[in-house]
Amino acid sequence: MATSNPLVDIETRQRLLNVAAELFAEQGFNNVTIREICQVAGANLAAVNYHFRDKLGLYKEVVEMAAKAVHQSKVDLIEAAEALPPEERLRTYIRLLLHRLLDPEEDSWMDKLIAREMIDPTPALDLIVEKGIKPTSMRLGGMVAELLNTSLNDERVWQCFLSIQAQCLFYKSSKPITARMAPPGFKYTPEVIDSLAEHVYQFSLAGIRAVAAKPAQRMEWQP
Amino acid sequence: MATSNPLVDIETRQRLLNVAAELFAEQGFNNVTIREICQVAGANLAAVNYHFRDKLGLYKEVVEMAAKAVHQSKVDLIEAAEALPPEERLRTYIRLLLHRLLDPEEDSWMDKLIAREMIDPTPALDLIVEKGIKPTSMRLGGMVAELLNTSLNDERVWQCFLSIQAQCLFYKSSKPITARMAPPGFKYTPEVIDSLAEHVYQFSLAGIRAVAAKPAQRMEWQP
DNA sequence: GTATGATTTATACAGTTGTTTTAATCATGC
DNA sequence: GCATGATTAAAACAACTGTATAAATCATAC
Repeated sequence: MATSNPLVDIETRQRLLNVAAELFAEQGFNNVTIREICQVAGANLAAVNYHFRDKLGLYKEVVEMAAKAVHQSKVDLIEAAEALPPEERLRTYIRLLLHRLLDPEEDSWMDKLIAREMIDPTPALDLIVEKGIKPTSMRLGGMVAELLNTSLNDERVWQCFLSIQAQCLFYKSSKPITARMAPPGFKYTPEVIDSLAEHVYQFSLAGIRAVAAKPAQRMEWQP
Repeated sequence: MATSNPLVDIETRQRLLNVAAELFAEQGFNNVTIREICQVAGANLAAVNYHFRDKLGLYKEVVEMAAKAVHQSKVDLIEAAEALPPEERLRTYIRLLLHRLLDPEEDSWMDKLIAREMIDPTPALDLIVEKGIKPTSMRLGGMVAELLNTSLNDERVWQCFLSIQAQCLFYKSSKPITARMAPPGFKYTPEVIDSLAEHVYQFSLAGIRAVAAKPAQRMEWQP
């Protein structure tokens, strides 16, 4: 029988987590029913109650998965660019990030889930910030600080980093708008994404250099 | 009686629209109940059915309001910057837009509603794009085209425009994250917003000038 | 094989929601 | 005043949802 095949029969608990992650990301917490999750996961309606106590318990575990996945994807990006000289490091970071965000092949359920948490924050957002974002923020800031030739407690570092991050993430979140304004057959092919990345890189590098020419802005606060 | 005072007793229909706009923006279509809307608006539960046929009918009219409001706010921005020289025009545009987005005094219900439509697009998004965004896109593109010293069918215009727009809108959408990473007492005071705007302006102007030094990229498509 | 605990199943329940219906109330013109 | 149409009010309905319960089934150790 099928249940004897460990490749097909992942534990119910894990199947529920995977399905829930996908559905919560795609439709949002309130627009997903326990019945839908269980049906897609091939589990009984009571499975959520049994394995996670209630719907919110399931959601919390999904968010923990998301926080870990976000952290890991950031570490991957950092390490892929680490060995390069500063300018190339920035260029590579932007290119890889944009591919992860825009490539239709990638399923970025965690990005969608975070986008939802940003519109309707729940206590789960704290977890995402603490475990998914903060741990890598110093290394990401360092990438910009080196180009600015300054230290991490210079406010300009974070302003420039946000300007870069903003451009990349905006292309993803504005997809529904751009799809309605672009020519009919438009798609985010790897080539299109590359050329977009090149623009963001050139634009941002010039921005950084302009900011580098201005005096430092010491922050009186340590994160 | 109160119903005789035209200042207090706006027509039920209009009161419903105003309350619904606020609630839909704040909580999303599915998380607002007709009962809640009617209660806040001081109307009977059946009022939505009577005036708008059903919940979706009410939402559609709210979206029409939003599209008009978005268009108007863009026209206001454009006209406020129009008379200035190109660089100052960009600087003013960025500063005013950021104030509208970040100032806690401003209630930007239409921005929130659009942000929700971007995550969960409904047919209503078409209306927002057609009536709220497209009509002013040429004038906004022109602002950048002049700085690039090129024409509107140069791809670089829209790449640069998006880079600017991305920075401004990102500061708003990422509020829940930055609030959790900023120092405890942090607030978007007018002074903070001004300094942010100055950064975005300097960063973007340098970006535009760097892009202007590269060859034009003709688009084969007319919007 | 059989006892025991883990897991799954089927079903029921109570609360909420959008919608509809029917009656009551109001405003207006005569 | 009164008839008429517009608006508001109160109540009910059916569908859906999260949760809980108790029985059935399974896996495992002995």
